[in-house]
Amino acid sequence: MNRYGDLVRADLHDLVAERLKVTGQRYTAARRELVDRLRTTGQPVTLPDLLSGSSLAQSSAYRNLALLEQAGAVHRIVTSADHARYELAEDLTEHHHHHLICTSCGQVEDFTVSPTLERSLHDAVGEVHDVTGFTAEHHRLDLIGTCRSCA
Amino acid sequence: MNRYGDLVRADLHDLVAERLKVTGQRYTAARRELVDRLRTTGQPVTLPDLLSGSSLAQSSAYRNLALLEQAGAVHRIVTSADHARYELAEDLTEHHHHHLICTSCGQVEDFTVSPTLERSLHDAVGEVHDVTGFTAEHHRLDLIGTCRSCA
DNA sequence: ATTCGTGCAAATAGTTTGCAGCAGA
DNA sequence: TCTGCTGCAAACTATTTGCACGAAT
Repeated sequence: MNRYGDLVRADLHDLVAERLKVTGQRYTAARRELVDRLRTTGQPVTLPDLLSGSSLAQSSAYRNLALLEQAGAVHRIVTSADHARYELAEDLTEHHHHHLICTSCGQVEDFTVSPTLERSLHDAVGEVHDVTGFTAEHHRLDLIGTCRSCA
Repeated sequence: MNRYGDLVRADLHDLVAERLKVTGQRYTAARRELVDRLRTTGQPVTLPDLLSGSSLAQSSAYRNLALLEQAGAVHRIVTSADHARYELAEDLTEHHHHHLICTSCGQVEDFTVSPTLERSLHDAVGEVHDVTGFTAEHHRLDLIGTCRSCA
């Protein structure tokens, strides 16, 4: 059972369908497949990885992932590696997390920090707005380094 | 006076020259110009911005910035915007900071957080290694949202 | 019927690279 | 002089887009 195993299949699809509806999009079989694959993987994946063994066209995948991102169902992670990576939006997995980015192999792994630190981060976001006028929608904490396999 | 005004010109160049030497590279006029422009700007800039009004070839700029990054003198920031952005390595500016990334105009602005929060972040980095085997070289805290001008 | 999604192939664009001449140590 | 930097033009490649056909409502 993967890390998102506590999320019932039907619930996830319902949530995604709902969000797509808001942006005026259909929840097609291809999009369902992408969401299923993202859920099964449970970690940020590149598009080639996501499509391996699938008959979905690359262009459709890019288009659908972009739509899903606009609908707030998918999150796109850009690193200095060749490909961007995609994962389910964290409010769909009920799992707020951050990323460990390996500079050697490009892998991106999820991790969480203590509620206390998370709270401090949240507070910091508030302060920034007062000082700089910048309105933060969300924060991103990445650790850059070397993963266990590459060490 | 820009934010790095407390860094004497000669000092900066000496530091960069030293780091390039370690990686077996020369500190040429073109590279000096790039470093000067980065220091003057004081904020992460795209390559076109960095080169505006300069006669340096784009390819040379890309090459030199890559070398400077390998030497640890320059930091490259990748966002979902069209261009990557470059800034001086923070240990050259003696100014540890994070980024406010505007999703509307792509601008990247520097900001700092309280020493307490910074300390907590640092501690978290240590814990991650114990738990996941991931060796973090540094952390990155970005706030994603809308800047004052785009609000 | 009509709107929207899909696959294919072609275009786009930031970045990288090959190569020939030039400059610095 | 010899290594390596530079500019130019060409190559690369992840991603985007145009278009014609098929699917869903």
